[in-house]
Amino acid sequence: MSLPPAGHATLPGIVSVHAGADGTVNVWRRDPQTAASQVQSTRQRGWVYARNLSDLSHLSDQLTVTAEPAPAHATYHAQDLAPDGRLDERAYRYLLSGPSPRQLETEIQRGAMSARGLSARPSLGDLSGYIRLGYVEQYLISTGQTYHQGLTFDQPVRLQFDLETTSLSPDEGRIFLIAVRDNRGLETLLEARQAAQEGEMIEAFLDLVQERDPDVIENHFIHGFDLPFITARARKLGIPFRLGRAGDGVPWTVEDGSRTPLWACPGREILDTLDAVRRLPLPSAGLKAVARHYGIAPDNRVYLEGAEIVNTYRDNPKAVRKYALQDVQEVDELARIVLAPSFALARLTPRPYHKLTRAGPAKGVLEPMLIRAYYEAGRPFPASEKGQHDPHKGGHVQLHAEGVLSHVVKADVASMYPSIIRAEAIGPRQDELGIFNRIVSDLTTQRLEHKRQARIAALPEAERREHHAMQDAMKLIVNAAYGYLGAGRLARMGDRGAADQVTARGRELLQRVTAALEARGVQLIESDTDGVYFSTGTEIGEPAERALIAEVSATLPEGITLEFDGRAQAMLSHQIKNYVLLRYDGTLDVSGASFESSRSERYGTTFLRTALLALLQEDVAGVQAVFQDVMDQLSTRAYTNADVGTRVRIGKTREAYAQTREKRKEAHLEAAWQAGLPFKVGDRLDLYVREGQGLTVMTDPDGHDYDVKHYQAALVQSYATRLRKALDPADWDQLFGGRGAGLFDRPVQEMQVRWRPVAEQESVEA
DNA sequence: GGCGAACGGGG
DNA sequence: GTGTACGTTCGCC
Repeated sequence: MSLPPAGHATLPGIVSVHAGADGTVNVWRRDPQTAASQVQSTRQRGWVYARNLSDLSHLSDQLTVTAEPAPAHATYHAQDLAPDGRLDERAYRYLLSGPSPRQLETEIQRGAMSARGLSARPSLGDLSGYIRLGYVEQYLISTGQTYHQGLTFDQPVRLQFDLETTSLSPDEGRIFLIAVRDNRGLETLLEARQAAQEGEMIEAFLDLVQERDPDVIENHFIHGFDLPFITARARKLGIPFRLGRAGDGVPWTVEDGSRTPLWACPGREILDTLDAVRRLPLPSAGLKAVARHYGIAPDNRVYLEGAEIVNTYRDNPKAVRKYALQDVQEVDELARIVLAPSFALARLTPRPYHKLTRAGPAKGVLEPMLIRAYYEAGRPFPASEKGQHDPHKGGHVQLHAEGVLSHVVKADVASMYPSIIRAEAIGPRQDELGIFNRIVSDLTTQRLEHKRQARIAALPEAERREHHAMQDAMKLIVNAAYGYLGAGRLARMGDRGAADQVTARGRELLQRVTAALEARGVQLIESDTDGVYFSTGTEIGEPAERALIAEVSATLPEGITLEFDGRAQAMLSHQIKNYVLLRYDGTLDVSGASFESSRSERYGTTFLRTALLALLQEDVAGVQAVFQDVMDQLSTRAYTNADVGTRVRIGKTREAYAQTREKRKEAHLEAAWQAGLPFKVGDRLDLYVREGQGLTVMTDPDGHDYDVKHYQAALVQSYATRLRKALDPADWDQLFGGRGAGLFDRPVQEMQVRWRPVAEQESVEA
C-alpha cells in the first residue's frame, strides 16, 4: 500500500531525538529485533520557510540564492522554490537554511529588527512571514524520519516512578519514598526514613535510571508534580539532576501555552498519562478513578488519602510501600491503554512522541504532515486564505419528540465528514499538491485495513493491539481534517469555503436519512449532525432494525453508509442531547448535563436512577413508590448524614479566610470555621445541612440530624424535575408537588408515561 | 447575584 | 470549530 503523505522513514526504531540549537542531533534507536539500544550523533542545518528575503539583505554575499537545495558547505542559503512560477506573494516561496538553527534564527531576528524597525528582538514565532518548527521537527522532516518505525509499544524500555512526599510543595515538604518499575522486570522502592537521607535517595534514583537506561519515563501528572518536585528538592540539596542521556542530562521545561509546562529530557521521552486521560470524557482524571474505570485496579488495592500518607508511613510503612508500588503498576497498565494512540501517531506525523499527548490533532498532528509534504515536494508552502468568511454553519440538530418512547434505535452515517471529504474530493483550494485530500483518503483506506487486522482473532494479542492503536491514530487525524478546514487563520491551510461545503453536504445527507426513515413509518426522536434516534413503536427485533437501516443506506450516495449504532427498549428524551436510554439488558445510559447534576448527594442520585428505571419501564406507580420511599426515609431519618451530605474542597487557608470573613461569608468555609477545624488548601470537607443549623461540617457521618425539609425540597427541585417531560403536567404536580392526596386526584395506576412530537420551529438549534 | 478567573491533578 | 478542553467552582464586586 502506498503511503505518499509519510516521510520516507529509513531508520527503524527511533525512540528519542535530541536536537540542539547548535545543530547537534542525537538519535536514540531501539533495534526492533534485538532490543539493543544505539545512539547516532549527527548535525543538521536549521531551516525555515520564508515568504521573502527582505529580512536577510544584511547578509549580502553570505547568502546564496539558487533554485537548488543548499550545497554541502553553504553558510546561509535560500532555495527559491518557485523560480519561474507566478505566485501569491504571501506564499512561502523560500526555504532558508543556515549553519545551525540558532544561527539562522539569530540572523533573521537581527535582520527583521533593522528592516522592520523593531526595538526588541522578536521571537521567530511572532514574526510574520515564516514557518518555523521545533528542532526535532526540523530534523524529522528534512530527513524523512518518524519515531517508532517497526516498534511495538513495549519494545522501548518504559520506566515508571512515583514519589511519596510529606507535602504537595517542595518548599514545605520532602520526598520520603520513590517507587520505581520498568517493563524489563524492575520493581523496587527507595526510601528515606530520615530527612537527612533524602539526598542519597535521590542520587540512588538517578543511578538507577542511568543503569536501566529507559527510553520513556512515565507517571500520572509527572509534568505537574513528580518532576517539578524532585528537581526542586535536588536543587535545594545541591544534587545535579542527571536524568537524561546527553549533555548534562538535566530536564528542562518547555512552555507550550498550557498551564502545566512540558518537561523534556535529552534522550528520554517524558510521558504523562494524565495528559492522555484528560482528553477522554471521564468524570475524574485521577489515577485511582481512571484505573478503576478501566478495570486495572488490583483487588487488594490500598487506598490512602493524600494528607494521611505521611502519618500512615510512620505507623504502617508496609501499607504505604504497597500503595506506592500499586501506583506505578497502575500507571504502567494505564499507559498501555491511553498512550498507545500517541505512540502510534508518532509513526505518522513528524513530531516527537512526548509532544503528541498534548498536540491538538489538527494544528499539532495534521498540519506538520502537510508541511512535510510540501517540503519533500520542494514546493512553496501555500498562502493561507485571506479575508473573513461569515461564520460557517455546522451540523443540523433537531429534537423531534420528547418524553418516553419505546423500542428505540440509533443509526449514524459512518465517519460522515471524512466520507464526504473523500466522496466529494474536497480540500483547501490553495493545496496545489492535493495533499490534504490524499491524506484523508489514504489514511481512511489504511485505517480500514488496520481495523480488519485488529479483528483477526488468530493474531497475537500484542499485534492486534498495535493494529487497533494504529487505526485509532488514523481516525484521529482523519476526524481532525474537517475541523482544520474551518479553523480560521491559525490553520495555515484552512479553507472556510471547503468547510462549508462539507457541512452543507452533511445537513443534506441527514435530511435525506430522516426523510427516508420517516417514509418507512418510524417516529424520529432526535437527529444530530450525523446520527438519528428513532422509535419503531413496537418490537421488531434487531435484524429487522438493521435491515431497515441498510435499506435507507442503499439510497445514499456512493461512499456514504448509514450504520446501526445501538438499540434500547426505551428512551426518555428530555432536551436536545439530554436523554436516558434503557438498554435491553436492563442497564441505564444517561447522557447530557441535565442528568449529571452537580449535586452528588447519594440519596438523590439513587432516587434518580431508580425512578428513571421505573419510568422507562412505564411504571408510574413504581416512580411514585420510589419517591415516597425516599421522602419517608428522609422524614423518618432512616438515611445517615453521609447519605445526604456532599464533599467539598477547601480553597483557602484559615488565615486567608480570616481576612475576608467579616466582609463576605462563604458557606462551606464558614462551616469549617465554626467547627474550629485547622483547614488547609486542598483539604476535603464533608458537609451537610443540619437541622436548625444550616450548612455544617459532618462530624458524625452515621448520625441522623440532617434538615429533613431541606433535603425533601432538594429532592423535588434537583431530581424529580428531570422526569417532567415524561408525564402529564397535572400528574407531575400530583406526584411531586407536595400537596398530599386530594379529592380530585387521579389514581396513580391510571397515569401513563407519555411523549409528544416537537414541532420543527421550537426545536432547531441556532 | 452576576461574571470573569481558576481549577482539575499530585502528597 | 484551531490553539490542550471545558464544565464547575471560586472569588470578587
